[in-house]
Amino acid sequence: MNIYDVSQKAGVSIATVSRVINGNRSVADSTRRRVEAAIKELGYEPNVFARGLGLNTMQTIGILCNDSSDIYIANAVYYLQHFLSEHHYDSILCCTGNNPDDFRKYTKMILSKRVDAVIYTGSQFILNHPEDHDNNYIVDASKEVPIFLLNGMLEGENIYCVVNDDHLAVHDAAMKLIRHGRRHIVYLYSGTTLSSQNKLSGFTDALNEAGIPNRIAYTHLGPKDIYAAKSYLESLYDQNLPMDAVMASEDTLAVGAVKFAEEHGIRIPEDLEIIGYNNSILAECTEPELTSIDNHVEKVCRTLTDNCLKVLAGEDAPHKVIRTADLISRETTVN
Amino acid sequence: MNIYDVSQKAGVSIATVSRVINGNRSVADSTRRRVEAAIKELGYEPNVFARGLGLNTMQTIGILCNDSSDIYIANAVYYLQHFLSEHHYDSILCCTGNNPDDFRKYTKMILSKRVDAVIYTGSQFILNHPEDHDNNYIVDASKEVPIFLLNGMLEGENIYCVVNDDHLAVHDAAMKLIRHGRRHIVYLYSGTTLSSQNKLSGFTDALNEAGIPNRIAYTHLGPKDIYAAKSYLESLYDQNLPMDAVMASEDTLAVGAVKFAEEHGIRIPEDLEIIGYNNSILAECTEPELTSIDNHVEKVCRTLTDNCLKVLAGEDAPHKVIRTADLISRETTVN
DNA sequence: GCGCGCTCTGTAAGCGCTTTCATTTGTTTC
DNA sequence: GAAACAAATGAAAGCGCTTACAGAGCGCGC
Repeated sequence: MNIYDVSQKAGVSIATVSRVINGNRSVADSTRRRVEAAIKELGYEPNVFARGLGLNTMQTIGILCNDSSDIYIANAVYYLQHFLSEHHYDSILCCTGNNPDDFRKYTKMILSKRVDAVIYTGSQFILNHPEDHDNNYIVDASKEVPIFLLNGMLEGENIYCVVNDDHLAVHDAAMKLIRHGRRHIVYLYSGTTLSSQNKLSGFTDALNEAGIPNRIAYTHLGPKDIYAAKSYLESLYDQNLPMDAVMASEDTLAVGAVKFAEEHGIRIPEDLEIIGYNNSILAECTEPELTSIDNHVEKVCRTLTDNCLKVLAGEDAPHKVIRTADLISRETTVN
Repeated sequence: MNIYDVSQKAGVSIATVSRVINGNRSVADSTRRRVEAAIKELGYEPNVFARGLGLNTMQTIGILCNDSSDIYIANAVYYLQHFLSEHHYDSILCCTGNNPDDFRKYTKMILSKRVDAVIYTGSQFILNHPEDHDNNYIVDASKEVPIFLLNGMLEGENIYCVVNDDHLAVHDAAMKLIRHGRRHIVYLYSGTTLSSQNKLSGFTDALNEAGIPNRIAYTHLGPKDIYAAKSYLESLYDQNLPMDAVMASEDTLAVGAVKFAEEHGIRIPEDLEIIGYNNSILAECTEPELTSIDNHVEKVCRTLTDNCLKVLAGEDAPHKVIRTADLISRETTVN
């Protein structure tokens, strides 16, 4: 069944049917109603391919990430897809997996599907790409369709970013620990993203401002390395290095810190305060429950999709939105 | 740039270019090489719409779930997408969110995109659908494209299922608890899926076989209700009902059980054994760490996508694959 | 009454590809 | 060497839609 059948049923030409479908206003009301009735009666659905060929759009948006099974990203993907679908956009999901160097390849793949926009989330690729350190491929892609970055920053005419002020959030959290008298704070560091860089600098800046000697230690872990985080702390402990607080760039790593403390009879939060990041479900699973920084995935995604829909509708949207993250106090910090 | 440009460059007709692209064998080697060179030099990518119009396929598969942010589903979605992309199939993700009654609507939506197959995962919809209790819409959909169910069972010519033997896994785990002398086992029950039904019946069957009087209690919770699970156990506790083990249909609920025990000074596993389900990252976050049933998401997804690719290639595939799940012993059970 | 501009509708030309069918060329076979 | 066949290629007809363009019908002012 195709547009022709509908036109026959309604007694009009296919052009008129097409106009009705596309909301073209130059159709008489009576005709419109007749066509709509025919469409409904026949249960007609336009063929997306033919439609795409004509309009060169398929109401589809590409979502690119490296690991959609990461709790944070999974949430982001869920909200992005959900909000977009409210406006009848479908989402093509594309995960590069453990090989972030594939971002260029996947970008090309997803563009070849003629998506109307691409959303990069996780932004694992924004920094430290040996082969592509200036993210050329994103800039290239932005020549074809608008690009949206979740927690990434890139300047460009057709690039729109929504970021959390990770620097500020970590800075303030560190300050809080410092006000509590903590002087030997370990920062557990994961990722190679802009976001993780910002978190780290928020941390070091706070320590510098407070004039705390550079006794901090930080390490470089994977985002899911609970046990590596724990071992790392143990190695510090074995060296008898003082330690009275731990900040982590991911809740997973903070979980490792909790495990470390429990195993060594270190009291939380009296002897060791711990702060995680993401305020994920993990923060509620430990005992004591984790204090964690919440970057409001849902709202961030809403902002991003709002921008995206605006741009696709031909309206303006801000190229850069910065949102604040909040510290959610639970049991691993004092107060 | 289009197929015509390539044909000009290679000095052949567009038909020949098309044949090269589609791997049609009746092209002379020398011609093929010439065309391939032209394609490469021009960086040509076929237009998917035009291609779709001709072939009526877009190498795209729809993945339908209710909540892709659920840890288990997020993992499944990740693997499904990843495995499919290895074979150049893209994935359109579609989440119904909290309204499982929308499954019909979303199914229609996704079919209108002319996907080559639909994968239902999570299968929250397989049972207890007031309006659609016999899953007609899936059967209907299977008339258009092959349907694949992850942890769902439905008979149909064009329907292919991969399920875990949840019944067996829970049954055996319950037996283990019974062998440990547990007689007052609480089952924390979530979901309305086939899967959750099977888990429950595995549990009750085990108790019946062991001749344990029907002193069990189970409740109906949401899959993320850590605190509801905890409160529920507390209510039993307050009633002085005996309880020496807890089994949960989700790790989240088992986490609630751990919290309950810790808060009331109940020793794990001596006084209370706890078994979760999914063997998710949550199982490693608690202290003590959770014993949990692992249903091998990755392998299950591999099996499903293998079947899917076979069917799409016109080959046969089993309509029903049953896989076994394994108990991963950690610290919340004896041994 | 005529021309003008407006609204509504139809005709037909694409969009970029696949594929049938016909044609050409080369290879056997007797 | 002619007939029969196979292999390689091109011309052209779609696929189902959008849309530029043209035309029909109508009301209006002069």
